[in-house]
Amino acid sequence: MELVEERPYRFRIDPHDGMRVPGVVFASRDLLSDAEQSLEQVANVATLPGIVSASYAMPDIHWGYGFPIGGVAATAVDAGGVVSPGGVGFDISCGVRLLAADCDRQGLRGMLPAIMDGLGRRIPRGAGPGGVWRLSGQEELERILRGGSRYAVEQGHGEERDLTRCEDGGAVADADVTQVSERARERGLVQVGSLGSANHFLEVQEVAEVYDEPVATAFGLARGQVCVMIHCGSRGLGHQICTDHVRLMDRAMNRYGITVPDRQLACTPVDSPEGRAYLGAMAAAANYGRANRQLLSDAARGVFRRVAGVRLSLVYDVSHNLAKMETHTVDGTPRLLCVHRKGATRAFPPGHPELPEDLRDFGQPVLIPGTMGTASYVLAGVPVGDAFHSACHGAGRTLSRHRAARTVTGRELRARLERAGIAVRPKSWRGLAEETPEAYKDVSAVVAATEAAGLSRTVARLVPLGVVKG
DNA sequence: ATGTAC
Repeated sequence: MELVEERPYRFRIDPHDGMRVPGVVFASRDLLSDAEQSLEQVANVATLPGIVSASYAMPDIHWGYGFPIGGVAATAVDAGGVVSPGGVGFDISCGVRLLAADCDRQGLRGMLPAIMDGLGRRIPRGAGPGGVWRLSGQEELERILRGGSRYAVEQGHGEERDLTRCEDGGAVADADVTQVSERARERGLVQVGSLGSANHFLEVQEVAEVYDEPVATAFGLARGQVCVMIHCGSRGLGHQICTDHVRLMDRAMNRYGITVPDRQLACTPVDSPEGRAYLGAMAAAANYGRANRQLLSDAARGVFRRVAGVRLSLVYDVSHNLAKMETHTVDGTPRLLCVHRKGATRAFPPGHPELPEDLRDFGQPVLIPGTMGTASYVLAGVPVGDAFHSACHGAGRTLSRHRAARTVTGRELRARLERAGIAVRPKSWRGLAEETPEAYKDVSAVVAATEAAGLSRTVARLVPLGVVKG
């Protein structure tokens, strides 16, 4: 794949083989050293009907189902633009939530082990069923699919600020529960309030460094402060919805005269029965994901309150696997776009009307979870931005799970982390080993590239004190 | 990511 360096941290793939727009990759050569397959995917995405501006990739790009993870693609609804489940990913509404404690590390004194033990007992994790919330039945599940974290808060599992500081106020209105299959519902019923496995986690962190004092203060963050970061998604429900609708679109594509270079790019027009069906089901999964993170927050709050008398306030909650209808100016004209962000975080600029009032002057918090045992970052959306106001979403995997697990055993890794002062409460040794830091790019380099490319500005760096893993 | 396969 030929990359033209337009300027530092911005590369272009010129249109070829049916690409309707160029590819644009924000990264350093170093970060792209093993990216040939995923760059191929960037080019494939550029062939989709209705795509505008470019097929974008963030610095943490790596290979994914159809679309690369770290990909951003927007299609114009009035130009037959398509929506593709592969552009969102299997874990619909996977995202990150950051809570700030009303104490610093010293304030916890010797209570961290007890907090970690409490979280270890209280936070459901790993594959399969099990969540903190036992639902009364399908009707209550539907209330979650429609109401997201708003419903969870109404039921007493949170506070008003949890909604104002959550993307979309905690819920989107366009969920269509009739497009969520029986199987997806069955899986979803028993997993509300659970982390899942793989790279999902709940971490107790400390703000190690503040790079932008005024913005950090507005976000509610200060050096030394204890935080809780939750990274998880919509579990089996989102996975099943993706599976169901990929199949439907794969069968329907012909009828719309759409051909794609890879079947995993299955798509139909946004403005088609299949497109609307997917977007309605996806919105339901988005609400489920927010409710999931809300209930885990509630559970973590209970542990912090009981063990240490500490309060946790929501800084922000943002998804990095979602397609959203947004209006953006393309070639001087405002257009309604379906913006796919897959492993990419929305990063609205200062002044954006959808930001909560107390954050509006500062830009949207962009939450970047790091690799286990390394740093995580908080960034902020910038006035100009790029890629429809998007940023990276994490470190980006480089080793397969299998290869990662061959480099270290879970027990060895836990001992290493504990020696570094990081408490670990794993569910499975194998799962822990698969998440070893060596399997990922350096999140600091990814964040530096994101800032240097002009996608966001760095606000704070957080380091783990304890990690709860699936 | 995922009851790590239809």
